Amino acid sequence: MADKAVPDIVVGRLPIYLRALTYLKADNREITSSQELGDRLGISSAQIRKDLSHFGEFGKQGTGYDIAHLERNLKAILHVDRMWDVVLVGAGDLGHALAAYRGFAGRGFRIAAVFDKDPAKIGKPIGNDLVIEDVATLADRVREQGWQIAIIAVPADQAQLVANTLVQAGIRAILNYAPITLMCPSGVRVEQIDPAAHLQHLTYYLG
Amino acid sequence: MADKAVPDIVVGRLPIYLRALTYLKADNREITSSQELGDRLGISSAQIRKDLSHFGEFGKQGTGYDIAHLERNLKAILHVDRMWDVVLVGAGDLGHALAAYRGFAGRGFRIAAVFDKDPAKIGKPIGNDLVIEDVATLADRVREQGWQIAIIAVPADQAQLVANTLVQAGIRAILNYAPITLMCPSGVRVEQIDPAAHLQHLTYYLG
DNA sequence: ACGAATTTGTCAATAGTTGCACAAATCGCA
DNA sequence: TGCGATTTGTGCAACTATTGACAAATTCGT
Repeated sequence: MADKAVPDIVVGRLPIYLRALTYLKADNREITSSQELGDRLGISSAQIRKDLSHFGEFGKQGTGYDIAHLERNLKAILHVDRMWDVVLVGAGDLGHALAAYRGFAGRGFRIAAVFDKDPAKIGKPIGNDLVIEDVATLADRVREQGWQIAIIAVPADQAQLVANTLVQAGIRAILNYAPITLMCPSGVRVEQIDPAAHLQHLTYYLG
Repeated sequence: MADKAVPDIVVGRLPIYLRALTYLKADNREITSSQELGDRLGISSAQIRKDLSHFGEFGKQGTGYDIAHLERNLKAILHVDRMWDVVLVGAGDLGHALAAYRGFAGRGFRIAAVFDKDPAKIGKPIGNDLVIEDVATLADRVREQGWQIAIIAVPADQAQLVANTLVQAGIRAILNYAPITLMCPSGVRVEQIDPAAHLQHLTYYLG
């Protein structure tokens, strides 16, 4: 049963499956099952089988899934069987943390450039081998390099402006850390990370 | 129509509504409508009305919602009509960024303490008026202070261990930045933030 | 070689979520 | 005052997602 339009909620779980497979492989495991994956992820085995079945048949009855094989397939499905350049806007504390984060490389991403508007920061080194660039040059650089993915890590009151610039310059996917809902044209996908919102979700359940 | 067991997906949207209301209030607006909120958040007005209706009747037909009134009610529903102490474990780049983050205070949270296991970091200042403490003392400090919420910002291979310690010490809600699915007993709620997973979700849609 | 034990992929059933549409309430203005 | 324009809260219908159950395929031990 291959693709007719996979639900977004299913797509959102694939990176979690991929992550789990990578850990299993690092543990020198070769075979796993929907049961084992589900137990590790707190998801029912039926859901995992159903999710994967949207993309093909990856398992073997009686045996389970070949970890390396399924990992390779999930990477291809998510298009992370290649390296993506990501442009980071905002070189505050969060921007510095993201620029230095070691977790992106193994999962298909490389911070290609960092921009900020603070003249005191422009020209300063950041991360491992980057230099903070002037946000005034952002649009030109995005166009020139053909970057398609951006991370926004600027204050909330500047996020929409930055997003507009990025979209205008051709960015097609944005990971937004500013605590504001970005308005972007369809065709540009946005994912939002807001730690305070997550914490508030949690406190609902704390009497 | 007040509570019988509100769907978790509805609870997850409340912080977004609250965030939007706070911006409207900062803009000196007094009244809004489900239509306006929906337009700003990319959500249908019907969904906003239905979500809110789980908790009571906050609007006025023909007029809309009093922003300050609804904001107050949402804060009470989410239990952020008070300040919560949050314990942060991990003082790497991300830990430093979270300790310094100015966005928590206005939304009900205060980083109360930061722990790390690196002897070179213990005793060093972090954030505005905190000092990094030894993770060996984490359990005792959590019990002694009665902290209920924790943020985990340690490497993946130590996250489960830290989580176990926290749960043992009485923590009931965890925001986990480590790229691994934590196994916690029911009664402990976990939210996960994994930037690389979000980026992979996005790249699925980039041919 | 055979039977018991696994495990997949999928169909059908259940459960959950969203959107439509409208009565009822309110407002603003002539 | 009275009428048209708004806007809520909700019943219902449409849609989406999850789970249960099982035939078919495979493995493993005897």
